[in-house]
Amino acid sequence: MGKLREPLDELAACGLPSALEAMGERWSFMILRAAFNKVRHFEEFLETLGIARNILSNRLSRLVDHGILKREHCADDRRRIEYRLTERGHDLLPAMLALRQWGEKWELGTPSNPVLCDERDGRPIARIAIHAADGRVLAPSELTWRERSDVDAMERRQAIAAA
Amino acid sequence: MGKLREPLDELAACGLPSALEAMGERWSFMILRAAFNKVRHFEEFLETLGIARNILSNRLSRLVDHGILKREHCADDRRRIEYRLTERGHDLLPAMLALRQWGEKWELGTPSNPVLCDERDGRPIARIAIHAADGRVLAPSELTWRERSDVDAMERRQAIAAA
DNA sequence: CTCGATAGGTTGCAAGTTGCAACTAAAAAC
DNA sequence: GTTTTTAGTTGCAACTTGCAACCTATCGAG
Repeated sequence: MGKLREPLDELAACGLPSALEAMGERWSFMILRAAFNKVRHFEEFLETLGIARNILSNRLSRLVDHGILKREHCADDRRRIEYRLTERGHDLLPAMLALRQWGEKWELGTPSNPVLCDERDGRPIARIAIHAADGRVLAPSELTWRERSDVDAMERRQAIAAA
Repeated sequence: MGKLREPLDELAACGLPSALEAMGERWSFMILRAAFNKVRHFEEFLETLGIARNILSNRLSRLVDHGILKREHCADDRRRIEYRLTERGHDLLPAMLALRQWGEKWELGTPSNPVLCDERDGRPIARIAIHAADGRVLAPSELTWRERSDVDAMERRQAIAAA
């Protein structure tokens, strides 16, 4: 994997710290996982996860603040609040699956249950991997870090050449 | 996305908690990111990340304990210790990229620097996505959770039919 | 319309974790 | 052998976590 040692001030402009701002707390991924499993209500999260009430309350608010979950009062019973994944929240699925698959492979040693499958043929999804623009799966040795400005310049040149 | 509400006792057998055991701390992903950026030494992590010494010490030990980093004394200067990614550690790259891409898309609004590229053509990698066994990218609506026992039974039936 | 149960919190307090600064130990450089 | 560099450890204050008890709004039964 390529050259390039990133300068210090660039660290701040990385998407990872921003993502961790929202999801870096220890319970956040477990709450998200439950949400993907169609857990919707406070007491239900509480029971499923075995988390403390105050922490759950705090984390749910945080996830709502970051737009990952939305809070909705049920029409039929206004005591009940539904927490549902937003589009932003749904978009965290690949990250969660990649983490889960890593845990299965390296810590658990066995695929866990249930399995996320392709609706069309019922077969389990492929492992989350790194793909090239053309769809090839890339091994670590086929990867290189480049400056965005260089990449942009290259793409502009190619666009002109193609025209 | 499919039916199926997972029973309580299955939660423990999920790869996600195991992965979070290793990577759930707030600094762990940032340390990993630095390691992918070829940061190797204690003082270097310290400076790059702006983390406290004791926390860094603790987290590095933790990552070593979980087999994500390995600790090696330099041959030429035996004060120096090199922290390097193991295979296990390298295998966390998809999870880290997925998280980073999410942060770029939803929190930052702009791709960050540097960009991970395909060595062959220099173009940026594709977004981390969920793929079917045959390689198609799957949208959330094309996904369904299934019991592993059902999936296994189906695959056995198909293997027999194909023979 | 009151009563008990239910849903989703908040508060108080003990224990654990984080972060800063100062100190240490071991190897290298001079 | 004194000083510097590297990779820690220790002490202490501030913040976070987790448990149990309490609070508030709504529901449903009588």
